[in-house]
Amino acid sequence: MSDSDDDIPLVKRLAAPPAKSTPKPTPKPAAKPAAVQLQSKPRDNGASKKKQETEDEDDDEDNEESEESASSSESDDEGSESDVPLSKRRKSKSPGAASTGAKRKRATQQKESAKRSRRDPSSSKSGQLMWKTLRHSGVLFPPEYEPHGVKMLYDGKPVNLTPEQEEVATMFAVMKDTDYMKKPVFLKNFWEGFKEILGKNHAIKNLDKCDFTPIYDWHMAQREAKKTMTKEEKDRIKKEKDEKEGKYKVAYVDGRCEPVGNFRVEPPGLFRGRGEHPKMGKIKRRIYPRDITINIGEGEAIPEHPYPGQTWKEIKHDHTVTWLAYWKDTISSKDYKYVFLGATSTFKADSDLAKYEKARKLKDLIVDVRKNYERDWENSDHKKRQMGVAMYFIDKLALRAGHEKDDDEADTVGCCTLKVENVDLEPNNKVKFDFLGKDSIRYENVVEVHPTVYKNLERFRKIDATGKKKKPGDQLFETFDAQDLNKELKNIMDGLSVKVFRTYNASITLDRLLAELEESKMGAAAQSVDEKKADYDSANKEVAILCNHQRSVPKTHTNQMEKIQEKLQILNTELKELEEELAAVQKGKSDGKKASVESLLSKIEKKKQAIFKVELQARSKEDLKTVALGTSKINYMDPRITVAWCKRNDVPIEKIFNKSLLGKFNWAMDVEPSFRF
DNA sequence: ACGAAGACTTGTTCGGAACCTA
DNA sequence: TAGGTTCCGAACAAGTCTTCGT
Repeated sequence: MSDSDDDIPLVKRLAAPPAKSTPKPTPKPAAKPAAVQLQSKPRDNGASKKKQETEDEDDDEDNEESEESASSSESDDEGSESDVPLSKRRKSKSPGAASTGAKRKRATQQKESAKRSRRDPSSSKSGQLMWKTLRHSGVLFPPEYEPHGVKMLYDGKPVNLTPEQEEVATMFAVMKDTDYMKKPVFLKNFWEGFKEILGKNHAIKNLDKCDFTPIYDWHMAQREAKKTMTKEEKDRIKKEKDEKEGKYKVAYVDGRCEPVGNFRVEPPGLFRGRGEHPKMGKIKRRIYPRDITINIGEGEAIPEHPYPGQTWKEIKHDHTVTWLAYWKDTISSKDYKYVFLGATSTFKADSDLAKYEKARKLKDLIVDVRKNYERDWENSDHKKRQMGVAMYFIDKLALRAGHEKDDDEADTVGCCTLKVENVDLEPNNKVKFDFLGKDSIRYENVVEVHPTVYKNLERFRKIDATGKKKKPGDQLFETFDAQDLNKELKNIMDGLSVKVFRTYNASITLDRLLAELEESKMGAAAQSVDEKKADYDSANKEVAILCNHQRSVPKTHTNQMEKIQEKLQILNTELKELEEELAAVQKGKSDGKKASVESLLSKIEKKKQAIFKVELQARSKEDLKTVALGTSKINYMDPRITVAWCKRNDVPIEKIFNKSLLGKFNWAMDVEPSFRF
């Protein structure tokens, strides 16, 4: 096995960002082989250079603001330590003295994890303690429902509703112009819930005869009214809100002041599932203190709540977890809603770093990993062969693991749950994937695979391990599931799981593309910062495509494109006019109007540049209309790659990371410019 | 061994603020 | 200065993966 040709990395699917779940038989031009993809080298065995920088990259005295987000307004409780916060935790580094060669690398890694040690979720399986002291104010409840008294119509006539009934009717009414209104499942689920709230003998017997427009109109009017508020009013309201919320925004962990992520209890509403979710339209009922479990340090004040007579469901003092509160989801009894600390918190930063370090560890093993699964393609054991092929997809295409799902969830798949019908074979070892993945986002891709994989797939699609014939809806890989696969991965590397491959592939791709870009621009004319940013974005885009991060086409897209075209048209005619004018002046060799010629020329030049710019804008807008760059930036691309690149290329990091990203990635800011993933 | 519980990450969308531009 | 974009953060749904209980 292991023909060299298949450590060719990840296909780049430059072409073809597909539409969302709209099934459509696009005969997309297959993968665009494009220039890029050769060099399978820099990525693999990075054994060469790499980290000597780990040294400081890790002793980040990170931490961030949070101070100001802390309610400066209120002295949140005497808390003496409110001023202790931010500052170095994590004592100094271990003494340098790295040994030599491979050994040294090892050592560095260990040092890292040692430093991270406690309070790092991912390296802290099971009973690890995450905190010593924990203090916070609990959660903020949404306001109680205030009846508006607007009557909906039934059979053309106004009906009286109790506040509870009206509340639910209003939830529905305000969704008037969403697509949910066209979905039978949504309507059915809503009606069932509504019916129940109405009670047996209610005049309303049938959703079809309901007319919610009066409520809808009222709602829209409210919205308008809000818009026309004066500045002062708005400011006042905002101030009041901030005051009320201030104390919930921070928590104190081991004395440190840390931001809380989502301290608000979710308000009641209609469940908006993605894709064809069987539960869409169900009523998500109001959550009360009696539903909520609080996790807080022993001896700390128990958070208050505005419901006299009620108590929290439970008060816990669990030091092994990072959540502050949770409640059971009312839509799906097996789901939980948690209140966690924010993205800039120590908990999150630590685990973020750990995530990327794990992916880098995989990088050092990837050659062997590939050899292994390639070998498995020819294993006599059917299961081994299937696993080998699955691993190939996960590695090459960055697919998600794909766990089993219940019938009461949207029918989506990942690698391990692919069905026969999701994978079509085409000539020349081409495989066409077409399935709905997470969030029911469609994954559509045609990839050339290794011939052995192709052969295996032919069989996996036809018959199962026992030789029984398969149907289109059957599992492609019937011999194992995501858990089995992860178990296998544990044998290769501690903590390795399927998702690490996605992180690894995204990061290594960014790293490689940026390096290639830099190389290709060597000696070329200096680029402006904007041009460099465009380069970065193009690399970002490839990663996003690899991970299939899509977004729906903005509603105004077509409109805007038209506008741009118009603009372009105008610019072009203006250019033409200028050129004609120039020609005329030149021909008429008019009265020594030299100056005029010159100024015309410069005008023409300017016009051309303007046109170029608009064209570029148009192209990139069209290009990115279905690609979401943000997700990979936030979750997959090691920020140290970006920071180092910025340093090397004199691009201010603020050009690439917005404020919240800067906060989130504070831990990566002082990486060496030479950092490579 | 296996399914359910539990906890944490990843993902898209939405609404408001900031920013442009005519 | 209104009106439209773009940018961002909040919201919350939907994944992943480990642990727990039987």
